Amino acid sequence: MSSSQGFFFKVHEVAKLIPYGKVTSYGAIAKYLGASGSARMVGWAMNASHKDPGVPAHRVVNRVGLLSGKHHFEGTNLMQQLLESEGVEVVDLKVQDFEKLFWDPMKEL
DNA sequence: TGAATGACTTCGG
DNA sequence: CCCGAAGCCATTC
Repeated sequence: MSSSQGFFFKVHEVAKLIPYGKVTSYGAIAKYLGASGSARMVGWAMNASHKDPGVPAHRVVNRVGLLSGKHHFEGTNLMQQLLESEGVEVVDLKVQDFEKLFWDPMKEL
């Protein structure tokens, strides 16, 4: 319980810092946290974010802008709708102009 | 303790 | 960026 929150907490904090209408990748967050090799753990942390309101998990996608985690959201297209509601163009589960919308915590923070 | 899992990434073709 | 295979690492059973 408590011991595991460390990694999750940091991931949640970074996710909360993602600007509106922007997206980032698991690897970018992992690298920012100093766990570049634990990109998968970021995804795992996002899984825990489900109980942590305020964590925009829909803004976190894989390295190519693919909504790899959309299956973990309720419904069938909630994640895409959330992104589109923020002005992010999403086609076929992929973020369009990903390079433009990409928000790198290493670079911005 | 060891084996399996996963919301990823990188490399080669 | 598409496809397949290997690597990584914290968490779970």
